[in-house]
Amino acid sequence: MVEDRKLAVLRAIVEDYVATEEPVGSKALVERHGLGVSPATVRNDMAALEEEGFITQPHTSAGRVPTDKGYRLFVDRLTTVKPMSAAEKRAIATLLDGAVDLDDVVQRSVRLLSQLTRQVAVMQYPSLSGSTVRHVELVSLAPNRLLVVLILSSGRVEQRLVDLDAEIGEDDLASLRSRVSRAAIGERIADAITALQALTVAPAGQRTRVAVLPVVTTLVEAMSDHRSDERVVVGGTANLARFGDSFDTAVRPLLEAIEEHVVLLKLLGEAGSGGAITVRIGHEGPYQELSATSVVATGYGPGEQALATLGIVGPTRMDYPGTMAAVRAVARYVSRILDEA
Amino acid sequence: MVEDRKLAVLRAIVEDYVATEEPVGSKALVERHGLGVSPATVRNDMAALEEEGFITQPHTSAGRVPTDKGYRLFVDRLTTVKPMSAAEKRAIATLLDGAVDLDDVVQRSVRLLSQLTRQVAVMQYPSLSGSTVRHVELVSLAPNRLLVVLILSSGRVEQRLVDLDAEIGEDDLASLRSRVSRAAIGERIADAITALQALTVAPAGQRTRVAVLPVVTTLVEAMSDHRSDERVVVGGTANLARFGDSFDTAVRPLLEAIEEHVVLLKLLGEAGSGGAITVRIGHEGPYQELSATSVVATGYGPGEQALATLGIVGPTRMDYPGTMAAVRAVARYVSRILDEA
DNA sequence: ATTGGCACTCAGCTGTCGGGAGTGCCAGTC
DNA sequence: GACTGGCACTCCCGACAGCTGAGTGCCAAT
Repeated sequence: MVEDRKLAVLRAIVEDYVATEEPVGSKALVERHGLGVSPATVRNDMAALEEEGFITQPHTSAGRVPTDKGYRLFVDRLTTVKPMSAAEKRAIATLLDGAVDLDDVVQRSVRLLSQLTRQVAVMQYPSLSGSTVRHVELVSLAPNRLLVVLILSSGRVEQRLVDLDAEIGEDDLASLRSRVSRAAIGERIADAITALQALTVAPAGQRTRVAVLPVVTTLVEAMSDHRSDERVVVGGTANLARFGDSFDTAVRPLLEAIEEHVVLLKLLGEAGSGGAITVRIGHEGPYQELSATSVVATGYGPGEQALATLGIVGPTRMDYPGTMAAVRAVARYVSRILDEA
Repeated sequence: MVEDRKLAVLRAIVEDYVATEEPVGSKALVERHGLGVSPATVRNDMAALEEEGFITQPHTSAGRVPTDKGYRLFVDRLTTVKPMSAAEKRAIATLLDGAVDLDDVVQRSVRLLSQLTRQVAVMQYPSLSGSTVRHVELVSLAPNRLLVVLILSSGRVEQRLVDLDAEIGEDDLASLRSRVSRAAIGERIADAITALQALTVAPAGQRTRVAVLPVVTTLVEAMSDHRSDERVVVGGTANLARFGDSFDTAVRPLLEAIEEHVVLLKLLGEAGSGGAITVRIGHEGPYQELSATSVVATGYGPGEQALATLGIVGPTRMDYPGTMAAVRAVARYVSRILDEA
């Protein structure tokens, strides 16, 4: 069938171009792939593909190069995400299992992802909003000074110091502690915030009153603190060195984006939940300056819910199937680890 | 005096080369600086300077370029660190004063430093080893599970979970808490470790025994944890884009170094204490691959002691006086903030 | 010690030219 | 109607040559 072959040609062009970095011509194409037709035939197909906007030639008498639209079609219809090899899976598992805390998990994941894909890896910290409160602790450091510790299901631990206007005794502290715990533990962040705020208006023992407001305020602040939501870790910038050729179009804007974590977050976009992998190719992304780069990302988090996003950023010319596989694999393992913790 | 003029010529060459990025010739030199002699004379001096190894020419019939040795002489003898302007000082102060916690201080400092110098800024977290223990807290999360919190004078807070083999009551916990506090609080890390370890051999109440060992082990681990010592924050990588020309000699190796925090730490080197600023030029550094880059660094920390190091990494061709001034200024303000906290 | 003059060197730009890869089109074949 | 071989055409790219200008080293004169 003609249509089928045209797609095969597109696939071949993408694969060859990704591998060689050079515009690929009709002759090389029939040689390297067993297309079973002559170069002339392929040329006709190529002309049609170009007509439809899937490929272009940088200049007359050069080979063809996929356009963003071409990559898009390739990713959507011509790609089966190839599973990772058993050895790779084992490597991922052992590396990530060695992590000691959340920070470490994130660090290792980013490093791993960047090594697997040989691209710049980006990972958002598990966001607060989707997770639940696992534990709240109030510790008296001094008669009028408390340490508030908040442990979330995402593994995140936040601690804040609270200065009180008056002193508070151990007994009152214990009572406050239990009331706060009862209100918040097990709840999702949003619900916990409402429940906690209710405490401030409910009638309270005279003695604990002095502590309720500041403690609740601090907790709510810690819970809704968007600074942690925005925390992003980047790794594998050294991989930028690999495409030193397209320095101005690819490397420079990416370097600038990496500095601005807000930009990175926007780039990662909304987490595709349920194992879906988002691929944004070139101009499809939100930033014009980054029209030479693609993003491959997916959501992750404990229990199938996508608490946050991780992925990679790289040139549009990249090995999409392999990259998608790596991103998916890492996201899965990280999610599993967060599950266990 | 002839020697004096030779030095003036060297200074002029360095300044011009830093400004223009181009080899500087005798004619341009006498024009741009009021040397009051003819180009021919300058040429003689240049020949002498080249003889002595302070400058070199990339090829015959090109202007001169300073060598590492030339920069060295320039930094050692021809530079007075120019103080920052009042406006700059104010900007630094206000920006850093807005920081809410240690993480934030570090983040802001790095960003600030990279903006001031337009180089890649590197900052080591205040190291544990020099600081003292401010507070230790043991929190019971479950009958056989503790949260250990360690607060250091550097502002750093470490928390660890400890699982016990048996349950421990509130009373026993309180007693353990006070014993641990007595041993550690106010001590420098090294001393605290010894004191804590003494607790494990001292006779202890039967009941607390089950908790002493794991708690002390965890604390000691947290204190001597080299991972935190090695924590390094990098900012301003976007500035690498500015020297896109020397991509292979400067940008690529630096990108690789930035990935390896251990390498960065070694690069920063020992903190020059007491306000001294360390300048490592090109090959003087520990890594051959980074022979095209210089490091300007200094120690910082509360109360004049150099707990950690901060500085910048950039091409050997950089504005040393300005950079040194910025590094010194930021280090001072950060130290002051740590003092207050 | 300094200077003006002069011959020399060489990077870098410009223009020219041939080779080669790749294309588009057309006429012929199955 | 789909495929193919042939052919003329386009245009990038590297090599080569010539020129220019900045910069140098050296020397004789002051």
